[in-house]
Amino acid sequence: MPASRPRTRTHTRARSRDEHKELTRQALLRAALRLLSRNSFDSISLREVTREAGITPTAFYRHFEDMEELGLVLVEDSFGSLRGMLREARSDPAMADDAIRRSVQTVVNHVNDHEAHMRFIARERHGGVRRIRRAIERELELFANELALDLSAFPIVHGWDSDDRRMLAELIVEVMVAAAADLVDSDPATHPTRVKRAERQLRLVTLGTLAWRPKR
Amino acid sequence: MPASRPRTRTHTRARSRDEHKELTRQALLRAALRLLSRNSFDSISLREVTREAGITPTAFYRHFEDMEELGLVLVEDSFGSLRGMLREARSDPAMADDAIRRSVQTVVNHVNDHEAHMRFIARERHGGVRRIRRAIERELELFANELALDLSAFPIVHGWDSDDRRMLAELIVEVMVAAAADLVDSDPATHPTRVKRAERQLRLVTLGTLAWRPKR
DNA sequence: GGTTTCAGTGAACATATGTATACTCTTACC
DNA sequence: GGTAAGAGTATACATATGTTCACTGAAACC
Repeated sequence: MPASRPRTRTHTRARSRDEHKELTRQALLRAALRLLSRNSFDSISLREVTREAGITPTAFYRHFEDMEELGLVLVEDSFGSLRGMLREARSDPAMADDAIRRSVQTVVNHVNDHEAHMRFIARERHGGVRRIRRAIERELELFANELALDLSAFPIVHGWDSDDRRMLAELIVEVMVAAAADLVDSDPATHPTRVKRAERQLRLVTLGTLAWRPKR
Repeated sequence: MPASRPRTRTHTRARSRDEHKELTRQALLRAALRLLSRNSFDSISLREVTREAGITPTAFYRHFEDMEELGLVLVEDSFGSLRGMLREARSDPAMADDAIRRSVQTVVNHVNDHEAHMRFIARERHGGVRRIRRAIERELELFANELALDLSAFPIVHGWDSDDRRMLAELIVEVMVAAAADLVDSDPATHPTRVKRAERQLRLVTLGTLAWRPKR
């Protein structure tokens, strides 16, 4: 028999009870993502999600107040994994040279590993639910901010004011997102071509950067 | 009394009967566009559309077999007006210089005059209805093709192979679409800033074009 | 002028939705 | 070991949906 067990409420955090709750919560999120591969967010119903997750409609409310709340969590999750991946990629010392190919490859890998998440973002970025749109746009802004900061390290943009750097960062993010959206909605056989195109487009942008005059 | 009336069936094309039909058809399309400002296409119902248009649900079938068919017509209409506007802009001899600012302005004007159409395109480009996505993507490809052809006239891309020109054209279209999507979903007071950003991004692309080596 | 055509109506259907309420039964706590 | 908590259930509701069918009445045709 176990001699000691956590006694105070604060220490008894994750026990079997909470574990199971978290499990079906994740089941709901995954079920929603699965449905979102075929339909847009505001066309899938609470009941569909619970059906797909294998629970009763009313049990949904034990986890989320709303479908919208579920959607906002999906946004967080989608960007969470992506953010980690990019941060890791940036800290790679080999990143300095061949930054374009490596960055694109990072996004491609993420599309492969988290296809549903990326499709969700592409689909709902301009989708029919205001708060979800806003949440996604906010996350993309944060990305652009981080990227703009990182760009300072590159000699190419030396002397640029922060406004120009942001403009550049937003362009790059836009091209990346477009590439991802392109990939999740196309025949995998055509992916190599599409990836190369994105790389060339970013190379073109880089060349433009070299010629940019920071003055006004 | 009217002495003569068109007699043959072929000449009796547009009479009061067909006119009225066309009228309520347009009413249906406009109603759908209105609803699409707030929701995504696959979340609005046939009944909603007819309610908004002021007719009976069953009358819908006199005009479209399906909501999907209605959606495909919306895609055509949305691009129809845009295509005309751009063709006009390109034929303008003043276009040669200051092409960037004029192109962007053309898109901005179109966003102002056909906001609902542009929002529809932005929303459904990656939306939940396959055939509509495909239709929009096809239209955008046609745009890129036309643009790639037009670009040949600019000395900047002299000596480029058609593949590189297409890559460039697709980048430009992407930036334009992103700008439009940005405008239709933001506070009008912020529009000037956003327009300027798009212009600067296109200028950056142009600079990149100057430095691009057509070899390989 | 009489007949045909057909855009729009009205009622009915089977089925789906979000949510409220009262419940069960396992786990966590003292 | 007895009790409280709470994740998931079962039932029920008012309301919405797409589509059917038989209809009406005005315009179009001969």
